[in-house]
Amino acid sequence: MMFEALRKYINQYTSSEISEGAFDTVSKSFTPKHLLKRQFLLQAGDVCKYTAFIVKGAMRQYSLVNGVENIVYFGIENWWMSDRESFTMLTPSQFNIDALEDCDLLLITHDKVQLLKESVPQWNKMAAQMDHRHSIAMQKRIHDAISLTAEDRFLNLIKSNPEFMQRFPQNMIASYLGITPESLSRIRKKLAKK
Amino acid sequence: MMFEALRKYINQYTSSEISEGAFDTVSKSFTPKHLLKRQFLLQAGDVCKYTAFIVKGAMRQYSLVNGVENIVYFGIENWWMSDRESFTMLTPSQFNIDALEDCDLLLITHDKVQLLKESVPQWNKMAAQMDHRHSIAMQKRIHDAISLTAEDRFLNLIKSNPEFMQRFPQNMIASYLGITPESLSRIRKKLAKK
DNA sequence: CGATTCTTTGAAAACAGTCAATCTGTGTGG
DNA sequence: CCACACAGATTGACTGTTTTCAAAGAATCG
Repeated sequence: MMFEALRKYINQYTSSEISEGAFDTVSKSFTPKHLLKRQFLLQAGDVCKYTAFIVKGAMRQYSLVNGVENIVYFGIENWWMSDRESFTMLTPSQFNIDALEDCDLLLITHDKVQLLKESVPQWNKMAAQMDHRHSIAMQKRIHDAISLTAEDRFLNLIKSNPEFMQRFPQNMIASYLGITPESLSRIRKKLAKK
Repeated sequence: MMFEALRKYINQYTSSEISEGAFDTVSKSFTPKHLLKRQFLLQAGDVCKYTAFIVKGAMRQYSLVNGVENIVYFGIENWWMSDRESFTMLTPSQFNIDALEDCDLLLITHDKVQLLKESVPQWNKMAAQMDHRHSIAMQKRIHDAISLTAEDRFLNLIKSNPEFMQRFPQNMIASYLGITPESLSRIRKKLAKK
């Protein structure tokens, strides 16, 4: 069942199991949503009204700069998807978020997130840890981006997220790495020779 | 006085002014520290024991990969400096943090941060907002890194942090942008022609 | 099967990196 | 106060990597 994935997720981040009552409050704050492949959760210019918890499926967040897609983020099961800036500031987003596979999602608005932070301590703790982990992960990616060659960034990605290789087409992996699909194809060719 | 900068900072992030008692608890958790230019707050291999609030001065966080410095982060007045990963996980850091100018800092340990989160609601709120803002800023930088040319990244930096230009030498700006000092010099030359 | 999308390959051009030399400005010690 | 050393910035020539554009091969899906 959809909400069980969320319960498991929350329990991972807190020392003690969340109580039935608290979890009830949490789950009431979410709306289930099914997205078909290629459907959008967010389109550039709109405000990101929802943060999605991915129960099943895969998504991406990307900008479109004169015809070129730049993927900043992939999401799979048990990950959160949203444009944090737009979601919290209620400003129009420059990003698109769409489904790369059919998805089962749980959606929550910013208001509800705030309410849960105040009323469910375990949620508050989890949310803080999430932000914290997210910013650590982002910092790693920045370091990779400025200090490693495209080849090393690719090798790092294989190590850290091998599942991405099976799941996403190469042109999207290339976009995520900040290179062209042609370059990635050549890097793979070169690596295969070893 | 050193702590006044911190009080101002906290009040910026909370709707109501922090009480004297609460601020007392906060300020007791910090240790003032003066760092001379070129002195280290953190050296690679060590655990990042402190997060520093910069009252005065400027710092940088960088890795050293076979002789090349890669600056991931600059800090100036009213910014926080620390390797978040090492600081929270208590793992050895791969980064160095040193002073680019003589600095007045306020240092706090991870234990104290946790205590303040539990005992001072305003601190807790501020800390959560800080993390949140930080991860938004990091996401922007990733987007820049993967989707913009070096020239556009440089122009963006001038817009978002013009003070960096006056304050830091060009070779460090180059490192922050992920290019060589020579490349940045040529980019500047090209831009000057317009 | 045909259509579409994804990947690979090739050749040329644009871009960024390396190495070495020169130039500029700053600060220190004689 | 000058001369010198030093760090940072610029320039040139060269090399290497990545992009671009175009075309040809796979793979996938209806």
